[in-house]
Amino acid sequence: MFLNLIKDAIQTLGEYGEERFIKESEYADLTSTVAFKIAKETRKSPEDVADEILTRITPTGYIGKVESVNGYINFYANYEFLEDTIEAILNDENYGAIRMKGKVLIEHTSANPDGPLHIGHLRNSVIGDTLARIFRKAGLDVRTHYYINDMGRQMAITVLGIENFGLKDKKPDHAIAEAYISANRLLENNPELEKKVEDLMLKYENLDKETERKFREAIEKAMAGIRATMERINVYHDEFIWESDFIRNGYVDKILKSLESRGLIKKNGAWIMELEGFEKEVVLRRENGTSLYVTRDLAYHLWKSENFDRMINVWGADHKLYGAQLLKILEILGIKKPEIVFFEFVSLPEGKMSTRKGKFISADELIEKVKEEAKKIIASREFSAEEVEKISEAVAIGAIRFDFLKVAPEKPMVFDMSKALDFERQTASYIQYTYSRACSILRKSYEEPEFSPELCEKVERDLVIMLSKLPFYVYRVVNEVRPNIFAEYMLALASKFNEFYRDYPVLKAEDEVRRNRIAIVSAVSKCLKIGLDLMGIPALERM
RNA sequence: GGGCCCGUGGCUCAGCCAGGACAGAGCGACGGCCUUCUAAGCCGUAGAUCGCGGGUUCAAAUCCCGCCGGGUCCGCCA
Repeated sequence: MFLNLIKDAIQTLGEYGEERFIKESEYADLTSTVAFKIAKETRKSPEDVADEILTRITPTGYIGKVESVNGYINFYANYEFLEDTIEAILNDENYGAIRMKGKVLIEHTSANPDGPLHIGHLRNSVIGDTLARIFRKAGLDVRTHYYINDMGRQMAITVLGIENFGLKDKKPDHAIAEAYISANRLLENNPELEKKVEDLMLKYENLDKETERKFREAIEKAMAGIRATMERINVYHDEFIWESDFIRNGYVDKILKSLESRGLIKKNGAWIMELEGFEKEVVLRRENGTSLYVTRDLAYHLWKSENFDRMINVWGADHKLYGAQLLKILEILGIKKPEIVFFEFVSLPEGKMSTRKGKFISADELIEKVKEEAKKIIASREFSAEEVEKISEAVAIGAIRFDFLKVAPEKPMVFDMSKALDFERQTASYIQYTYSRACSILRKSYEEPEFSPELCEKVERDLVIMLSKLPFYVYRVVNEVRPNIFAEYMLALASKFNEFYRDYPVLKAEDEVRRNRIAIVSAVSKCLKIGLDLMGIPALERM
């Protein structure tokens, strides 16, 4: 809806209707700063230019009023816009959707299967999964991938660990982590075992059956645990792609063949590439003839590019250099490049996390702790044991997802358990609670909603305008690939509703005012629900 | 050493890419609001040289240059 308002503002401005000058504003529904630019060119004051422009334009479409203030040209939506917004929300099951087309591949999480997901991986999962949800809402044909690094040194070490220490009887990913950590310690004290690790890696790349079986077993175990954790926080993947698949399916060979004709250097059988703008050269094939991570990743991206219009990778910022090299090589090979969303590290107050050293907070542990805390808060309320369980789980999942989602990806985060356990404002529970409040009103009303824009108070009008922005924010996330702006929007919406809730009684209002407010509450509750879904956060009708 | 990212009230963050209306929230502090739709809420007060120094501009938290502090990367590892 809001997108239409923008369109109409541009239309209204006619020759001055450049989209880049149209902005959201706290003073109006929309504003244009075009007068400032023209003022600069014509050496007049922005106020005069804006006044001048105002005399030449007539509001069209949803634009009801245009004003010139301090050089800004402010737009206000008319009643029809408010009416159509509420109608769209109440009648369209898929409100928020915009009709975008295309096939999009989103690869995220892709943690090494050498242990459980920790809170750093969670940031990746939440960003990736939320992007997937919002991209789908935008109408795009989305597939999500988890790329399993099954050929790494860490897998060989894990297998070594299982052979030496077996697996404990606990959640499989945690059992795998223990074997992996023990094996690392073993390796530190017995460097001669290094050869064994190399041997395992070589055998695996050469598709040795027995080695494959061992790797596969370890990986399946780790992945079963990882998948259980992801499922619990509503993170889903359409496919799990194994790195080694690209050796078997010939894509690695394709890449190597394609590279041959493009200025590679060969030294003793090793294939090396010098990239302009990069200090170090990149090796794509070892002297012993085996491939490297980057070779297989190139193969994976070749495959992606053949099947998708847009590719998005959610990667930790430690992969930035690697990512730049990968993009450069893809460019040289003439292969369509992915967009990479880098997110900065989540560290602990005592420093960097490390699966290898067993220094991490697992996602499972975090979920349990947050859930216990949520239970304490609802202990005083009248809920059945079953409801307590359901509500605390939903609140915990929401709190965790939202905590990671709301922070811009490029911000480094230092994880603070006491803050994670705090359910004050600016959290998912605030939005969940707001939704429950709206539901509570609707449960007690038996009247048909009937929206009347002329009866709206300022807060009510503001609310409707905010609701109209839901599809706009879907659009923005798809374009900017920044899911945190959506979290911000939802918080603002919830806040506005709570303001309304305090000052404007619904059930006690008279006739058409009541019906009008019921319409607004219905629309708000629906949008909150849609928004929570898009963030993968459970919506609770009671809490 | 070089590349990249971050640095906004006591704390956590938004705003920066596409420069413009008094730098916005939340936590914490202080003071109010439940015989009224769920107080996990709402309202108010105090609190900011937007890391520092230059520059561009009518206008800079936002763009450019230099510096400082923190993080991260720089393997024939993945």
